[in-house]
Amino acid sequence: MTLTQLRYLIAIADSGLNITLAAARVHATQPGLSKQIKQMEAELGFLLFERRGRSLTSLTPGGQRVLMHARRILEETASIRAYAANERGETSGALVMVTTHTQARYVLPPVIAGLKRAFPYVSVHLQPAADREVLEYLNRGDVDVAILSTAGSVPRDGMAIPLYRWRRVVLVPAMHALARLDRAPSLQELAIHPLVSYESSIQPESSLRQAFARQGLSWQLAMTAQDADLIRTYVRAGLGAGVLAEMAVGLPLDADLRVLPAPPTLCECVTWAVLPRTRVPRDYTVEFLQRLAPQLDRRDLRRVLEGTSEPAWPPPPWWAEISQTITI
Amino acid sequence: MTLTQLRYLIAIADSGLNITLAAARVHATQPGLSKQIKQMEAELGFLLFERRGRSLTSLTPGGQRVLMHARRILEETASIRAYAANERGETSGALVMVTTHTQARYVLPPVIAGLKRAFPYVSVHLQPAADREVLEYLNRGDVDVAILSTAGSVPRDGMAIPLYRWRRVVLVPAMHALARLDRAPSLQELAIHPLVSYESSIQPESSLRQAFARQGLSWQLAMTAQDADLIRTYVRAGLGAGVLAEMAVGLPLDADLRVLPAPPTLCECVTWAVLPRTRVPRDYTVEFLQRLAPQLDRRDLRRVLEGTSEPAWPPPPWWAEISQTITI
DNA sequence: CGCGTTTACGTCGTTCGTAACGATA
DNA sequence: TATCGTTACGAACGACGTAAACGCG
Repeated sequence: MTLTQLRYLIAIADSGLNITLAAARVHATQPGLSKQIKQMEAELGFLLFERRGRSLTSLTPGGQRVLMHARRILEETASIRAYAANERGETSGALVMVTTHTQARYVLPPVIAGLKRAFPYVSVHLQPAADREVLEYLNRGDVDVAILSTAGSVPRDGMAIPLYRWRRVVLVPAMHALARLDRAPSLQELAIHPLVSYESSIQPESSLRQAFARQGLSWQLAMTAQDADLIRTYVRAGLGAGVLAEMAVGLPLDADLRVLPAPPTLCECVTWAVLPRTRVPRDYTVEFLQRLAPQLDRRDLRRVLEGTSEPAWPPPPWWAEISQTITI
Repeated sequence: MTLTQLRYLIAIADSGLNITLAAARVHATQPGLSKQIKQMEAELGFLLFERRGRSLTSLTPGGQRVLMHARRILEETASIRAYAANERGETSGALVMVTTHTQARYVLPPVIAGLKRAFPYVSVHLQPAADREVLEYLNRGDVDVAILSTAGSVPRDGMAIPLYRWRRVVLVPAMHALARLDRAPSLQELAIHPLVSYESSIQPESSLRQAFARQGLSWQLAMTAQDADLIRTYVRAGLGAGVLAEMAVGLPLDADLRVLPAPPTLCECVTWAVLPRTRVPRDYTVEFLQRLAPQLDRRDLRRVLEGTSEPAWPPPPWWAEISQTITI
C-alpha cells in the first residue's frame, strides 16, 4: 500500500469510477491506475470495486471503508505539505473556495481583491454551488474553505468559524403597497403579498418557510432564484416583494426600488467559513479569513485551525464580539 | 513523501532519536533511514531534527508537527490493514495490551485463556505499566488496547469502553482490631490504623487520599506497592490494614486474613478498555472485549469501534446494564 | 465502430544493502 | 577506541508510459 495507490483510489471514486478520467486528473496514464488498483486489491485480499465486464460499477463495502481511510490519509499528507509550504514562506498556491452566489457576488470581491494584493501568486478558484451542495464539496476534500450562511444552526461537517451576522431585507418596487411603510413590515403584512426569494426557500428547513409556519400564516412564493440579481430583476418586473440578504442591496439603490427591514420575527443569519477538519491551512487562507472577518484574532484563528486547541465553536468570548456586519 | 519515510520518522522518534536502533526495529538498515529522512527534509524544506555534530538531539517544532500527522497516517493505514485482515478471516496476529497489575493478575487470565482457545494463532502481549503510564503507551500507538481502572473520571485519550464496576475491600490479619467488625468500617475507623495500599495512593488525585481529605481526616499510609500480592504479604506481616481491589482477594481466602467491605464513602471504581481512537480493531480484539464484558452487545461494540456511530460514552442505555461485576 | 479497460513489454528511476569513511564521546 | 551517522556504489526491484488486444454498447 502506497500513498500513490490511495490517491488513485480517491481519484477514481471522485471521477465517477472512470479510470481514464481519473488518470488525466492525477496526471498519470490509465493503465498505471488500473494496475495499481489491481495490486492494492491483491494486497488487501478483497475487491475495492464491483465490476461488470471490464467497467467499474460501484465501490464494494470494503472499498468504501478503504476510501474513507484514504481520504483521511491524504488529508494529513496535504497538511504536512501545507505546513511545509508555510514554513518555507511560499506565497504561491491555490485557494479553492466553494460558496453561494450572494457571497461570491456581494461580499467576497473586495476581500479577494485585497488578498490578491497581499498574495499575488495565489490562484483563487471560486466554485459556486447551491446551499446544500456546499458541504458536499467540502467533504470530498478538494476544497479549502466553504463560505455559507445559516439561519440559526451551526454547520457540522468541518471546522465552522462564524464570520459575521446579517439580516434579510424586503425589496419592493416604488409603487408597491409595502413601499409606503416607513418601518419593517410584520410577517402578517408580508404574507398577503406574493414573494420572490432564494431557491432554498422551497426546502422545508427554510427559515422563511418556518417563520410563516410558526405563526400559522399562509403565504405565496411567486418565484425563486439562486441569485439576488435575478430576484431584484423580477421584483422590478412586479412579480412580488423580494426577501433577500441585506448585502445584496448595495448603495446607490436603484431609484425605482425601495428597501425595508425584514420582519423582526424573521431570524438573523450567520455567515460561516467552514474548513475541512484536520487540514492545516496555508498562510494565505488564514489571511483570507482574517480579511473576511477582521474582528477575529489572527493568533487564535491559527491556533484553532491547527488543532492545537479544541474549537468548541462558538466560544463565548468570541461570539460576543461578532456583532460587526459587513455590508458593502 | 512516502509511507516508508513517515514510518521511519516515527521509528526514530520512538527509539530516542537513535537511528541505528530504529533501523533494527523497522527491519531496515541504518543508512536507509538516514537517507530517507534527509530526503524528506529536502522535500519539505526544513529540518525535522536538531543535530549536534552528527547525532540527533531533538525534534524541531516542524518535526513534531510532521510526526503528529505521520502517526495519524500510519494509524489509518493500520486500520486499512486490520479491516482487510478481518475481511480475509485471518485468525493470526498480535494483540498488544497494556494494563495494571491487578487486571493482569486477577481479571485477565481466564479471559485471555478463553481468547486463546478461540484464536490459537493470536499472540498476546501483556505490557504491565503503572496507572499513569498506561495512556502514554496508548498514545504512542503501539498498543491495541489499554485496560485500566478509574474512580469516577472517564479516560479521555482514546475510545473508552466501560467494562465493569468494582469496589475496594479492606484486608486485615485475623488478629487485627478491625477483624472483629462484622460490617464495613467507616472512614473514621479506618483512619486510625496504618494502611497498606497501591502506589497510586500517593498521588494527590488518588480517590483514597481525597476521601480522607474530604472528611478532614488525617491518616497514615504505612506502605505502598504496585501489586496486590505484595499488599497482602505486608498485611499479613502486620504492617497495617490493606485497601485493595475486591478482585484481588480471590476465594478460597487465606485463613489468617479477614476481608471487610470498604467504607461506603469510598467511591466505586470502573474498569475501562481504552482503544486508540480511529483504529479499526481486529476481530480477535473485539472477541477479547466481548469476553471481558459479556454484557456488551457485540454489534454495538463493533459499530462504535469502527466509528460509524458516535460514541458519547457512557451512553445511558448501556450504562444501566453495567452492573455486573467480574470477580474470580 | 468508439469507448474504456486490461495485458504485455521496455525503460527509467528509486530504493536497498554492503562497505568504507568521519566524527564524537 | 567504540559507537553512531554519513557518503559511495552496485544490484534489484518496482513504477511508469507506449502499444496492442479485448469487451461492451
